[in-house]
Amino acid sequence: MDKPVATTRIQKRNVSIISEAALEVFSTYGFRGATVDQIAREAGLSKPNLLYYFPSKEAIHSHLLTTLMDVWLAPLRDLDSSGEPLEEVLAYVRRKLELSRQRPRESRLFANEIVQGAPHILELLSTELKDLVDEKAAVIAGWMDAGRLAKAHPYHLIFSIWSLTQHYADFDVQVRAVLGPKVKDPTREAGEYLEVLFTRMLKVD
Amino acid sequence: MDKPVATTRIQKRNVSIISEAALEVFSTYGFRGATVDQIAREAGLSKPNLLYYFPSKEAIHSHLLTTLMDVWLAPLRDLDSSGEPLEEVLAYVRRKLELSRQRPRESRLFANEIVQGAPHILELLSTELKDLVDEKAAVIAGWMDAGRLAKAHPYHLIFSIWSLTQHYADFDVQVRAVLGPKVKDPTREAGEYLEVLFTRMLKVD
DNA sequence: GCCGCATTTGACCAAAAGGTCAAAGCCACG
DNA sequence: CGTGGCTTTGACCTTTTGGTCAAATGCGGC
Repeated sequence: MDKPVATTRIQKRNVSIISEAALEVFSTYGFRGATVDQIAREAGLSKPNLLYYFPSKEAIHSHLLTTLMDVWLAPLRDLDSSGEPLEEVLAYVRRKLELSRQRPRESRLFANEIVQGAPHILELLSTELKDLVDEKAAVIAGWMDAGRLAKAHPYHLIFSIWSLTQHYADFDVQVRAVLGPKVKDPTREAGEYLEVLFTRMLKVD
Repeated sequence: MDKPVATTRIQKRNVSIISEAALEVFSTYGFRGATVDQIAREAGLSKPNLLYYFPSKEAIHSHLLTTLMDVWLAPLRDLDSSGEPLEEVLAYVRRKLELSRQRPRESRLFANEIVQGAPHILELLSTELKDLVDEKAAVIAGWMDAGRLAKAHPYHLIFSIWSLTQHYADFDVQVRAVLGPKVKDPTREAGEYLEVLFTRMLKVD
């Protein structure tokens, strides 16, 4: 389960190559559906070589999940309690949607994990994630109480931002199938739509 | 790939038992992560017995997916073009959320499938699903053009309804982890929140 | 209560999968 | 340029998995 402490140059390079390959494979097939051979092939290494750097399939997966949790949570961390409320929330939405566009594999990695009951990160969810959300939900509630943002359930507001933005990464094939081949960049349209949605939802008239 | 034509009483019963067990297992572990033994155990049948009713693991999965697609799409089908616009959309949201609460396994079955690129139902998505959405999006666009609903991108409006309602089934563990154990029924809160959200989004002042 | 068809199953098979190991190759440093 | 540790790998092992099969069992209609 332990992530290898990469010391030498070669170690750093290979751990990074493996992580990249594993992200590709895990995000596409889920933990159980991914195979070590597949990851090794994707990484251009032999299987025993890969297992020289990580003790097991679980270890790679777990390493990815914990490493990427920060990337995943960064947009919310950056929500600034001293900023202008509506603009802060909209900026959060934009950052999150941008992340969905630029790092859809990370989004799907977590989606796969959570849909299947989050067996490997349940702990993280109810500690690190919960703490962060508690904090930011309080900030948002404060804004609402001060009349600077229309009232709404702060936790569900955050859920709705996750849900709406990640949808475009996690369910990309469905979105594209429905929109048809003419729409080249669904997230552009999505950006406009979400801007409108959260403005109408939160603006105090 | 063919679903068995259940004729006798026993056949009907067993096909139904197997479908139920398969739904349980596939929705929890995804297609690749589920095993035939697991489904057989869940169904209380021996593996060869199970494979007497369905020719392969793929066949069970495919049978489930196509059978449940109708349940899945029913709420949208029921959107009535002759109804009162805002109330119709809100009723759709309610039906969809209710489905998430009552049939979360179906939601996760599709979530697993689509997150992983929808390898088994890509065809269905760009025909049956697309056709239905095209039709209903046109209805909604009509309402907006007539000034009976605030303007917004109709397709993305539908995506947002899917995304927000299914979130409570697909990411249930995350929602519960963040809300903490005191919240017994997240979808109740969610219902109130979504009512507010779509009202503010769509109401013409 | 017997026949024929539907149903069920234990035993089995081949392929895939996670992981191990000893030996070989390679690289940096004295 | 030789040695010691880091890196790589072919061969192998065990378990799991999807699927098969022949034989046994059960059931409904006559």
